[in-house]
Amino acid sequence: MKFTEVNSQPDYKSLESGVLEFWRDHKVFATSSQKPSPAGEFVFYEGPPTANGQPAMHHVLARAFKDLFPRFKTMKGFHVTRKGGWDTHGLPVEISVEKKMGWNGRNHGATRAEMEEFNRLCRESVFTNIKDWDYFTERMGYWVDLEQAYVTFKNEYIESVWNLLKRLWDKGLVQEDYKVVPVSPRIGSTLSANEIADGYRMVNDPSVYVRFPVKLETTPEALRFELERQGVKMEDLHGTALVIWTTTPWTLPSNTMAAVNPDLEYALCDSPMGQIIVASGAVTRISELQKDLPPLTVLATFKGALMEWWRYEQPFPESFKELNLEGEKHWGDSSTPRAHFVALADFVLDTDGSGVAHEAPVYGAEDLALSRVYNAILCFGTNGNGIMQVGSQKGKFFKDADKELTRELRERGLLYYGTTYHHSYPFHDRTGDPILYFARKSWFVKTSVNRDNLVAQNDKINWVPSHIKEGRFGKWLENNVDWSISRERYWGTPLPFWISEDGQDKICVGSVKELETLMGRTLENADLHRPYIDDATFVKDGKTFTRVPEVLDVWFDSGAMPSAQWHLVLDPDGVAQDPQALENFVKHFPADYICEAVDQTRGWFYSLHAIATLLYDSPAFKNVICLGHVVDEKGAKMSKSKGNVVEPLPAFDKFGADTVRWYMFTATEPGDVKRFSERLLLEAQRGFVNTLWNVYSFFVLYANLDKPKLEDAPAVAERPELDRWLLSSLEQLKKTVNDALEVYDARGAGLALEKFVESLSNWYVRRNRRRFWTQDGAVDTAAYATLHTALVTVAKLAAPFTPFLTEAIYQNLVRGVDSSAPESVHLCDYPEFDASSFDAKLVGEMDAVLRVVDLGRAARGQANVKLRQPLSEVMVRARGAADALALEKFSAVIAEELNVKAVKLLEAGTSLVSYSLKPNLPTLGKKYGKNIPAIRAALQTGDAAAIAKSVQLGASFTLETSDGAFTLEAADVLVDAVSPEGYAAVEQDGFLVAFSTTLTRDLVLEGLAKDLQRAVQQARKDAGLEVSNHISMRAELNGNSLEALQTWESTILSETLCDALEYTAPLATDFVVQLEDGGKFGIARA
RNA sequence: GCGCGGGUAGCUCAGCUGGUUAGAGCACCCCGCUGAUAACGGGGAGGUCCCCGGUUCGAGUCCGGGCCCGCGCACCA
Repeated sequence: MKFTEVNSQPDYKSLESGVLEFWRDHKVFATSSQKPSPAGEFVFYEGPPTANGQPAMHHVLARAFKDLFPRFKTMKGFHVTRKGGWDTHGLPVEISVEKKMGWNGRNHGATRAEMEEFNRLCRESVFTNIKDWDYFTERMGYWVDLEQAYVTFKNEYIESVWNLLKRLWDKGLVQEDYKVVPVSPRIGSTLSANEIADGYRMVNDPSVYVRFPVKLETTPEALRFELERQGVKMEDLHGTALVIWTTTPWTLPSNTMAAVNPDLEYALCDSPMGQIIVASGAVTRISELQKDLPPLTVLATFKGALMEWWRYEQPFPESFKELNLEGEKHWGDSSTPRAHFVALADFVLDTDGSGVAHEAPVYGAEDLALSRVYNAILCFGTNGNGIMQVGSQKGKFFKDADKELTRELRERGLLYYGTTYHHSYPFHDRTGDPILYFARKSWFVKTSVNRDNLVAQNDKINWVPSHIKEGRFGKWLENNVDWSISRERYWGTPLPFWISEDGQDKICVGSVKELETLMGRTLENADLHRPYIDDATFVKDGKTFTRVPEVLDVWFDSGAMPSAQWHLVLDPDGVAQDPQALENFVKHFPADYICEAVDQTRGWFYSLHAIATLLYDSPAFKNVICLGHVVDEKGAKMSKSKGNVVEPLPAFDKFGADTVRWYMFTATEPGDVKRFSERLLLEAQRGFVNTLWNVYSFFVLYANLDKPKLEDAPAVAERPELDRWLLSSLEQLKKTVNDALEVYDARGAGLALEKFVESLSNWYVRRNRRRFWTQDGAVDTAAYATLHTALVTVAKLAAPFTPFLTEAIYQNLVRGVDSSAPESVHLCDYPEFDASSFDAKLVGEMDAVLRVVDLGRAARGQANVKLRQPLSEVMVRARGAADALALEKFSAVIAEELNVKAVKLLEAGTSLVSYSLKPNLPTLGKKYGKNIPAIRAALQTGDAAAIAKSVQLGASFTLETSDGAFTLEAADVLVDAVSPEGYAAVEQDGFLVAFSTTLTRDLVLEGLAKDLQRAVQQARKDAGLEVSNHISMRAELNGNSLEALQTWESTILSETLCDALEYTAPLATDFVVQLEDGGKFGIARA
């Protein structure tokens, strides 16, 4: 049996490229998805990235987690369909093409030819970086089927999306309504939120307080009653006005309501301009506007709620006449829209302005929502390009109308006070125009009527981290508003809505076949994108139908993937056009597992969830890992301008993709922000990857020398305790890792693996080193077999985490000697816990041994007695009887590890040990709460030795305290052994380890012999000898050193593979070492 | 403004339902060990557990208030 030699310092780049080549040549990924899957299907959805950009570190994070669980489940006997996907529509693509075409933010009013060119370029640019993505995907070891990937711009995908919309439409869940959107006025185009995010600037705007005179004859009864109760007579009131505050006088012609907060207190005041009504909280502020005039006098106060429906005179009533919006006429009919009355709204505050808000619903989202509640008229004082449509300023740009309108207000006696206001306002950075918030017709999916079900379906989902469920995602669902799905753009799934020329009839088309039937001809192979689809018109019932111009929100595209990735299309009768597609869909819905970063809560996570809830009354996924963002070492966002970006590919080459993956899994909890730097990667590499590799290379190095016959190894029960301990620990590891991965706890599993590998390397291998270099005599096959088992098992357990490293280990250790084994580690069964191989007692015992060895080393360190100096005995006091037995059993191990001749267990009462007593708070605190201080004091002053004795016997005893006598159980007291005088001793948690530091002459000689032996070993290394080379030696020593060598000659010779020793001066050809005491020796290869 | 998460050693992070002297890794210093390991072991130094108040025998942990950081949502009349 011969293993391929392994370099102890691996070159991860070439190692990983070798593994990739192996996977390619042997089609391992494909094989893994064809192997038997007794456990059934594990459903995974790939959240589609946009290939338009470059792969970055946050993609590594997401893909590491996306890869982990499918690999795990595959090894657990599941089949996992790992269909790739690409998100190809949307802003990133459009913006890059806009730049290319020099459109500079314009995406409205393109000619048909321009649109054709635009979409052609979009289609081309989508996969600009596809080669980088393909390489990146393979390089990091992400197994996903890119050949069968779904692509959102393909006709088949679009058709499936249409089909979903049609099914929502048929349920009455699609409707057209107004929506307030940010518009760049001159080009009339709708902007997305991130297009205006950077456009905020501080500007001076007008700040005007305007009188809205109320119609006293419409005063609500309750308010009239309240005023009279406070001594205000209605007949004394004349010209009373609400005072509103606005920074946008140009919206006043569009005013339809005045809003007050129902819970705030309002005040009727005498002012220099007659009686006014403002919020009580605003009275002082408004008085101070005009310091030279007398302050406001409050006549009466009342809740805002009392003013509901109070009517007032609009400052620019002519705008209503011009637009034929005679809201007054229908006042008595609550079913027709009305205007110019007081509405109640929680969002109105009294911290700014007057506490009365002027409402022009077409220019504000909240205002529009309020107008729906009150069924108020919509008055469009401007058009969508911000040009005034009414009044004296007709034809002017909205921002330019402020000054004149303010002057008119003053002339009409309606301006209470005017000044300017310094605040931030968004501008479109491409045109420099101020943003216009404007109500446009938009298409909605009525998600809000299903709000309760959205919440109920979410309840079935397991979120990692769990707080997202009730927090970010749950709150978002509870506050759900209708989903606006239309976008005024070109490159997207066209909305499949056709409208008749008179606007009366609307048809949603659910498939290409349906459209062809309506048109009475085939579409051939037409592209379903604009502008071609806009040509598709048809006549029905004598009316011509044309498509609405908008395209679909890209999030709907990605949320449609459960059915669209299979090109599922149902006919109106509910029958699938392709039964295979239906079968695929049913088999893969809902997902068992998805994973993306936290920004997808309102993106993909939501769109999947909303569509699944509305159409299938089911969640779309059962488990989801919601990842935190990747930032730099200091917690700052990575950005090119800061120069703190860690690029994935160079990091893969420098540290290995496995190291990067390992870091992603174990550095922090997945939901936390992930700090990232080369320094942190190096830590991850040293902590796990290198350690595992070093144990592996150690094994291969010696196995190739000893050539053990692993199949002849003794049965586990016959192997030494340390072997059985390691195998039991391994069993425990299997359980921990399996349990953690079953609940999607990647970090818990990873940390357990790391801890095991650490103890494998620094305890098992170190303890057993000499078992691996038996010369001449029998090869210790038990040791080799045990280490082999441990390495192979760890390789399998870690395979989903670090697929390259583990593959390399597996190929050499398993496939190298057993060609009947599965071809790849990734085709193996995942190791499962086997209770019959697990010895919990042994694991516990070894814990005690490890503790004592640690303490012993600490004691030697404190007494400054180096470990190479043998000592006669170590005295140990165990924490309890079980531990004492364990220490006795492993006394040889302890003796060797601590370099002592004997281990002596100390009994209670030994003069070497005194005791200190402490209350065991978790048990005692519950029983005697308030008496703890008294008990603590009594324990300190009581007879420690006697109490320690009862505790050791497990007996209860009575303790006299200042609070009286208490009966304490043995478990209520913690007994610590205190370091005795004159010994090197260390004590912790009930364990005590002490050395007598007295040295006999024999011990001194033995110590010197060890020093010599060590010097020879170092000389061998310095002389460049192989570990298996034999040597001859000439020593010219004096005094103690000479005696030590003579006394320990045979040991030293055999330890250093020295065949011949002469007590003479070294030869000229020898490798010579000069000792501190004046002696010297020389060695040469035998 | 609201919501979610976070604030523990120089750095990256653990600290379960309150409980003994608050831990680990990295980095630093000293000592040791090394016939696999650019490793490893021991010790040292390094902490106002963000701040204030409360509950409790006892608070890093629970409660109230505040500050700071990240993310999200809203608003900016």
